[in-house]
Amino acid sequence: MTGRVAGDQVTIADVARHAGVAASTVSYVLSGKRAISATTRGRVLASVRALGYHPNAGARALASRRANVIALVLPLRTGMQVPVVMRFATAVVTTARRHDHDVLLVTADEGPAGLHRIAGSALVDGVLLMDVELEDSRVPLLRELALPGVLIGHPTDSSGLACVDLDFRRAGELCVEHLAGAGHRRVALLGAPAAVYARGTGFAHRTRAGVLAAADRFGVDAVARPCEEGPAAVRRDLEALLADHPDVTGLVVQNESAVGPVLATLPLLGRRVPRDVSVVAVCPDELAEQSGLTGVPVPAEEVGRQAVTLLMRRLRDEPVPEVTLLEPRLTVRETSGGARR
Amino acid sequence: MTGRVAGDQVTIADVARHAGVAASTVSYVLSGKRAISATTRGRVLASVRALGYHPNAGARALASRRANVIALVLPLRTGMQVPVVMRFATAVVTTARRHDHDVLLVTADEGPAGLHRIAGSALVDGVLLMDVELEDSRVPLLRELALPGVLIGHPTDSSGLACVDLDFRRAGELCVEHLAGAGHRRVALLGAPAAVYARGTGFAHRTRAGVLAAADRFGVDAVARPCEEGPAAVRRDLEALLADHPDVTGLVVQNESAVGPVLATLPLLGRRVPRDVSVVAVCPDELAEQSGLTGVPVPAEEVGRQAVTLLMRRLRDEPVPEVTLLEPRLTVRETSGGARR
DNA sequence: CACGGTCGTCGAAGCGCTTCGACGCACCGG
DNA sequence: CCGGTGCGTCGAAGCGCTTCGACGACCGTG
Repeated sequence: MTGRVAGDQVTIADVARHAGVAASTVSYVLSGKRAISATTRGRVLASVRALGYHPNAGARALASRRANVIALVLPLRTGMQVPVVMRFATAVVTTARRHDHDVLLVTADEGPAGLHRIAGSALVDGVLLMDVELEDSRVPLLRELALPGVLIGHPTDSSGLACVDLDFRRAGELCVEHLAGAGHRRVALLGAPAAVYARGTGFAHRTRAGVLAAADRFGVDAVARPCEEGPAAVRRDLEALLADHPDVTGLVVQNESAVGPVLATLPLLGRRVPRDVSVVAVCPDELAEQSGLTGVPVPAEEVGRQAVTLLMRRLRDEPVPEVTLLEPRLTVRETSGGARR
Repeated sequence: MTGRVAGDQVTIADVARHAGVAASTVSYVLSGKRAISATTRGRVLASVRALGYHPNAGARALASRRANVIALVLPLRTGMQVPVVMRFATAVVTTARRHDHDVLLVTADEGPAGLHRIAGSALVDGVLLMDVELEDSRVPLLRELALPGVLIGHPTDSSGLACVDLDFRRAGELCVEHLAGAGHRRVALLGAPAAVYARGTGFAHRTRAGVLAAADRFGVDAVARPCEEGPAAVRRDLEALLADHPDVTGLVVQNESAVGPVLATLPLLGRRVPRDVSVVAVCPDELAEQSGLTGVPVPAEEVGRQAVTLLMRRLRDEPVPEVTLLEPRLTVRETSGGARR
């Protein structure tokens, strides 16, 4: 019987009556918190299905002090890598559902007050914080509120928290290692928009650090530049870069929206890819594949899954590692090759 | 006092004690459902602030039979216009918050069962359905569940529902009117991916219909083609189109991810924009601005705001119009001009 | 055979809030 | 001066669920 009409809510008492047991027994069948005989369990479950029973979320939350809802705090600021965020969000929802939790969407523009509200009203059991900055004001708040939380990205001080992130530093290193290994002696990072660095966003800073460190290690010249969004801006920034450093033969791009324009612009500037310039990107796998890009994919799904899993552990008061860094892997495709002599 | 620690929840009883009134009085102050003297109200509000009181969401939902949460059902299928969805989502969250509601993120892959669950458990008071297809299986379900809902996009049969959408048909017409007015006699629509048409997604079908109807009306030749995602695919589809119809001088693009590649590819095919070919797009404003595109912006924020507002009305049992179509407007920028003679 | 120990079930007590009816009080008109 | 009428406040009764302690029934053991 699929067609239950809302309004005439089926309650646990209805199920109990239908199955000829006490309401508490129904509860125990559903939660598994006490042993119930197979026959009783069978009868109860049959009644549940027959009546189309769904526990009332509010009542359950009130009585059990668990809402079975987690909050996903999305930034939605300028310079965001929208498709990455989206894939991440779906992974979070899917994984949370698998743990019998729902996801409340919170935008960062409510700011710290939003966290207070959510914590105070017991709307959610825990929080997933995205786009964490190196010095993020929400982080101490999270600690203070004693609200179980998992961060995507990691702040400078991650003590007492749980963070998940791609190891962007290593990703930056990988890109340069690849280029250096192919004989490139002068490389450049075309990074995130300047505003993103200014905010102190971890992934941007860490990638840059990785690029520069690896360049240093390999004795390669490296220059790092921010890059704004939009085809025209990308083109301008790229032209400026190549004007200032005409002998760059390896380009690391970490700006999803710049990838297309960069590949489109290089030929116009007289540089063929990969003959004259090799391009390596840190961007969603999808995009890289479409454009035949060599690069390090950002595993949005994997991060989302891990984040939820960690949060669920915290909700069960299990110990979780403070920092979980995913190992980046570089995929070689068509946009990179040996350096021109 | 901002720093309240979760765990020692402040209850309405605490506030009542602190203010020297009954709990019910506090409730009435907060809800405004009964007259309360100014002095009492003042004292209560002061106590609320002093204690950092936030009503327990579960208890409130249980007692009032309103969760103050709405569900946003996102599709997240292939061929989605991700940034549009995102901007839409933020507008929804922001507007909902303004009406004192939170937003639960539900992905369509839970399917109709998800709606059943959500309705049955009284988790949410209403539903926003995105990416509605012409014959959408969720629509009859919504009617049957008597779950207040607002659709983004509109199905063939919208009776008894509330829909909000940009008038895509009109948008398609506007594009062709603009081109025809500039003297173009042969135009083409480079549309959404084939899968989107196959699903019967309203906006794609309606735009195409508008383009073809206006072309007919103006005595202009028109051809409509789907267009897959990814730079390589776009390039292929565009080349094929121009090979089959070399005399097309006006191009309508309705595929966010195709805009960049189209503009990049046309010069390579020996067509300058707008000298040889005019390009008009139906896409997010942001993108159009960045690329100097003439086109009809998709007002994601406006749709989101309207949708929430309508849903709030429905929750208050106020009558709402069955279909709300937003009037599209065409913005002329640099990619369109007079037809070459 | 009496005893303690499980196992399976039940009843009742809340969880924190809203809401309904009742009540006390001041103020009005007759 | 008294009864009616609002107004402002209070107390109590749930909302539907979980959970705790209790209680038979049944088992094995000394």
